Amino acid sequence: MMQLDDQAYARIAKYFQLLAEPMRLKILNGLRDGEKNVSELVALSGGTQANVSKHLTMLSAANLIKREARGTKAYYSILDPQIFDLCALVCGQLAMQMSTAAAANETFISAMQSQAT
Amino acid sequence: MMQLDDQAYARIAKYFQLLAEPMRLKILNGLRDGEKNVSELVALSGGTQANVSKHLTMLSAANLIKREARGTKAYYSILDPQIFDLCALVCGQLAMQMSTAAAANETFISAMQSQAT
DNA sequence: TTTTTATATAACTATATACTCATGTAATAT
DNA sequence: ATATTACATGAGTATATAGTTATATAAAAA
Repeated sequence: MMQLDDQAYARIAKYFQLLAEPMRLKILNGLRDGEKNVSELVALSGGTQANVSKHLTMLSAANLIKREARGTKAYYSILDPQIFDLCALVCGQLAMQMSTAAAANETFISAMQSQAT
Repeated sequence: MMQLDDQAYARIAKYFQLLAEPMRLKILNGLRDGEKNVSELVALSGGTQANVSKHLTMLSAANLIKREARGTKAYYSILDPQIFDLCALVCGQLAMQMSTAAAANETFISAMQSQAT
C-alpha cells in the first residue's frame, strides 16, 4: 500500500472536490468539444451569469481549464482532457451499480410475480 | 458532446464528493491491500473511532466498500477497485502539474540567477 | 449476570461552499 | 464622451458536511 502524507491526501481531495459539483460537471462537459465563452456556457448550463463565472474562475485557478480573453468575451477551454476519463470511469461505475440494482429489482419482481395467485 | 440530464450530473457529483475528503481517501487507501476492521483503520488513519466509523458508513451506503461483521468486529473491504484507477489518474495529473510548476520554477530561478551580479 | 470490547449513532458545533443580488471593470459601439 | 456588452467579484444567506462528545448497541469474556 502506497504511503501518502496528509498534504497529498488533501491535494487529491481538493481535485475531486472540483468535480463534485453538478454545475461544474455540466460546464466541463460543455467544453468537451472545444472552447466556449461565458455567455455560451451560461445558456448551455441554465445557470446565472454570476454563478457560471464563479465556477469558471475556480476551475481556471485549479488549472483544469484555461481562460483566453478576446475582445469583451472570455473563452474557456479544457486544459486536461483526462478529466473526461475520470468522468467516464465514474459513469461506468454508476451504470454498473444501476444495472445491478435493476437486475436485483427484476429478481425481486419475478419473485413477487411467482408468489402472486 | 454527450447530453446528460440533471440527475446524472447530480449522481456523478455525489460520487466524486465521496472521494473529495482526505480522511476517506486515507481509509480507502488503507483498504487497498485487503479488508480491515474499524480499529485497524482508526489506528492507521489517526482519526477518532466515531469519525472513522461515520466515513465507513458513508462509503458503505454508496457501495464503495462492503461491511462484514464477525464477532464484535466489523470488517470493511473495497467493492470497486476502480476507485484506485480514479485516484491514480488524479495523482498523475497532480504530479504533472507539480512538475510543470517545478520546471517553471527552475526557469524562474535560472532567470534570476542569470540576472544576479 | 456483569463487564468489557468493538462499533454505530445522535446531538451539537464549526466551517466550507453554492447561490443570489448588486456592483465593479474593461472592451467595444454609438 | 457616453452607452452598451460581457464578464468578474464582493457581500450576504442558506445549506451541507466534517468533526467532537456522549451514548447506544451488541457480541464476547469474566
